[in-house]
Amino acid sequence: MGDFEKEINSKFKSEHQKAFLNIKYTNTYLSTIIDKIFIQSNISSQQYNILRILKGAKNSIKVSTVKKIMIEKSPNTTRLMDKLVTKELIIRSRKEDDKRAVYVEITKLGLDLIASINVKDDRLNLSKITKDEAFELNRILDKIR
Amino acid sequence: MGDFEKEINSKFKSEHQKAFLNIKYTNTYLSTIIDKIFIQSNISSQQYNILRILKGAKNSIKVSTVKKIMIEKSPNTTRLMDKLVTKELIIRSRKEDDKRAVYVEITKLGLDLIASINVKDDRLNLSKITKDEAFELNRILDKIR
DNA sequence: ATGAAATAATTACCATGGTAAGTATTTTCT
DNA sequence: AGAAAATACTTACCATGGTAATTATTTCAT
Repeated sequence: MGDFEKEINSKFKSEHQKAFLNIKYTNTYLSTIIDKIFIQSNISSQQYNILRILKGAKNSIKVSTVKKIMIEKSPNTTRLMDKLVTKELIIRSRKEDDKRAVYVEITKLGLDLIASINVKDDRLNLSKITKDEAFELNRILDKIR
Repeated sequence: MGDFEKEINSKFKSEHQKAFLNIKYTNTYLSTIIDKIFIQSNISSQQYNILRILKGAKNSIKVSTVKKIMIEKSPNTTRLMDKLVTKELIIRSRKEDDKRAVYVEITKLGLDLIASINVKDDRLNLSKITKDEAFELNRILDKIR
């Protein structure tokens, strides 16, 4: 927080330029909070995302499906899953329909871990802004991209 | 762009949650654009930041001063400067006043490189949103942190 | 039917950045 | 004055994630 103010002091040329840096710093700020929440569970937020997707899927689904939902590059998806397999939170398998594809499924241990993480954590919900502000923020960010 | 819409389709629980991811994706989107601009100059945006700070400083300044302005961790500042020294874009030196401190200064080559980069690039200026929107965006992001 | 192209996942390699430990110097405290 | 703490920077080590190349299988086109 204070950190960003320091940077602000070096006077911005415009609101646009300030916004540009503001997005960056807010992202870093939020990531730091998220990481702190997950580090206790011995799992990264990315790994948690995969578990959540697999929980939602019920049955085993293709790695490529998970990859698409996460908007992750393939090599990283593989690596994240390597870690989850090592921790026995997911299992990999193949099917006859397409022998290139790898299917993944969450284990009982994985489901238990998800349940143990309190995602209702206020910090995850940007609780400091109102619903209207969240809506307006989304509208503007959508416009940027 | 389209990528984010895909993710959106997996219906958000709330505007707040959408905003959380939206900040992340917008940051990635902007970083990708920035990186493309700098890759042509054989320099990273972080390295560019250092050069810009040193250009503004005129005389040589302490590494710690640069570090504070950039809000970077010390080891990374050192490494970024290692690269700039190798490319002969900055020079390091010591003074008698405090032998622990390292001073850095931009070279003629460094100044030339800065001049060659067209920072007026519209993409850097979030040109798709109005000034009012940039202002509102800043207000909301400031509230989150 | 079969060689070429596409797809799915992985592996190899590299760049970046973080934490902790290490070195050198300066400041502080008694 | 001199030991202890603080400061400035660097080095060592590690984790993450990106691109390009690789392997295996499937689809496409003629």
